[in-house]
Amino acid sequence: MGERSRKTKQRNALQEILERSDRPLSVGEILEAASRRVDGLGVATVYRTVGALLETGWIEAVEIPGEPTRYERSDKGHHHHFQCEKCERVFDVAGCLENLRRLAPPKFRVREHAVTLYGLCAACAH
Amino acid sequence: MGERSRKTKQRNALQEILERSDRPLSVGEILEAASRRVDGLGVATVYRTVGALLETGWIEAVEIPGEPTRYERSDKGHHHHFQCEKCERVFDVAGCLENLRRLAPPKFRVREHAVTLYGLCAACAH
DNA sequence: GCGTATTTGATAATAGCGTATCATTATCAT
DNA sequence: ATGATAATGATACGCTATTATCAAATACGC
Repeated sequence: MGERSRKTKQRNALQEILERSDRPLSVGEILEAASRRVDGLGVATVYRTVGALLETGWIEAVEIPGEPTRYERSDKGHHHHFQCEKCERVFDVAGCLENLRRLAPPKFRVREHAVTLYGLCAACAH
Repeated sequence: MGERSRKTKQRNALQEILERSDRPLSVGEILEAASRRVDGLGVATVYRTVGALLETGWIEAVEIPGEPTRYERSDKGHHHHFQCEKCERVFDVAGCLENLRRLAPPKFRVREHAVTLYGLCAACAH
């Protein structure tokens, strides 16, 4: 009856890929990378595993308008993102101007903020 | 044969609502507001008109992850947005920390940026 | 190695937003 | 006023990202 979680090669692969990536990955990217290690890997498994890892807080969602959600390890501290307009990959950008919250109108209570830069990544800038 | 554009009450209404709003509006919000002036107004008309106004550059799209696109007059100058986590409305926030682009890694070419603040608006902060 | 509960993968189903279709209505030059 | 034609509104359709389903495969305590 127990509902114990099992160790599988697909979970290992997904976890390792997320652990090692230095940028947030979409389900598609994760699937592609992991398929090279686990043959016949299905999307459903990626969604399921990502969902589980989200729940434990081991990864976090990175949302960009009009784009599929990306996921990255949640031990990276406060930072923001950059999306390349050519290759569409999303990168981390370190740091943040903390006085952003001051932009809000008076009486507004700011809880968090998101900054996304757009342009060309080092590789695509050519 | 000409393809001349005609003046209709629904277009007038939509245009006036967008003109007068001090915050970006979604198609749903526009429809709701305009329905009070034009009886039986349909969604298709809102989408069509918004599309046309976008093309002329009279309005611009405001995108927030996981949210339907909002639209606002494009004569407002550079600014950013705030979304209330309770009422879900989106507001403009004036100003911007221009050195945001400096956050990007070296070799990255930044073309534009988006800042979104989240929290409670004045009305909802209670 | 066995047995069973968990996991997987193919695919059907859903959800939300936006576009296409088309018969009806309304605008506007004449 | 009239007629050609653009605009409207109801609704069917499409697209993408994600979730549900379920039979087959796998993990793992014994």
